[in-house]
Amino acid sequence: MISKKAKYAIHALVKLARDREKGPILISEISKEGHIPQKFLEAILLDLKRAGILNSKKGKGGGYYLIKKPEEVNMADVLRLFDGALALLPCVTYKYYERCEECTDELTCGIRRVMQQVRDETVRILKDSTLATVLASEKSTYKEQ
Amino acid sequence: MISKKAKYAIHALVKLARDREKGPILISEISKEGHIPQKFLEAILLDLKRAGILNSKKGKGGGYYLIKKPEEVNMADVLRLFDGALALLPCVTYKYYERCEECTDELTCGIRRVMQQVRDETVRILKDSTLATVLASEKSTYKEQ
DNA sequence: TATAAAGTCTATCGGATTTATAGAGTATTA
DNA sequence: TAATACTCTATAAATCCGATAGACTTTATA
Repeated sequence: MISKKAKYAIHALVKLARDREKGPILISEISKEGHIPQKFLEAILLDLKRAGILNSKKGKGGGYYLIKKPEEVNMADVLRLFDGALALLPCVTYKYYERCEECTDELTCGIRRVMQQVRDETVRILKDSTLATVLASEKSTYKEQ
Repeated sequence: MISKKAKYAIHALVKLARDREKGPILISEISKEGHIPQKFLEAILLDLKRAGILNSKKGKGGGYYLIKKPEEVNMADVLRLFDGALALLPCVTYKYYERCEECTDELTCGIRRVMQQVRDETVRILKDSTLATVLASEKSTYKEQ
């Protein structure tokens, strides 16, 4: 399961992508529409700003807006930003790699191989799915489930 | 990431499958070999016993042993037993289903669709991978990575 | 039948993480 | 220059995780 933080982040991003023609969007609006606690959301948006995905404008008429193209923001990056590694085991990540004490030989470890597969597929799907594809898929109501 | 509990469980199961001809295996042996805290491991093995995967024998010459066939114990079931749902969001699980407040229409929610895909692939891989396949893959040293 | 071996059960613990809130402070712009 | 809106720091409650302690029960076998 992903954290609420990550989930809120994705929902906020999708909204910002959807409304990106409208100029800066108020935190309070995102918060209300998405039922996301406002103060919590503030911290999340700041993180996304630091990550170079959003920017904000202060003062009257201010708010947050997307600075990356929707097709450039993929789910893998967002999830990693908030929840760290996507893999199920530390020994199949590169950024958070850690050897497993329990396993004698990593090269032949059967458990690791399975988890490696899961990670590869997960990353593939999440990389392919961007704000653009998510928005597009919202529009087509009848979908191959 | 999966919990240590789940990771320990899998390692213990793989060992029990590997040594299943030797009769009951001592908790202390599994603990030592896998560098798993013994008391913690006891609780894990009890859970696996309650789940009908292992059985135990008390007294001298006792220990734990597999009662399911290695090809019947798959990773999806084990992970679910210890960590709950495999999905990344509550709205794409059936056993732990929970509606997302943030989303207006679940049927058209683009985020949900992505997470659904990830879940389907993850479950597919984990279901296909059993103690038997893990053991088999350990034996073949040179592997398509 | 005593006793040692081995699993079972209950309780508890500290620490980390997660989720969330409060409030003061700062920058911006109409 | 006031209203608006973002930023920062602190904190707190709740939950979860990993681990340990210790008393208890069952069983094999000498």
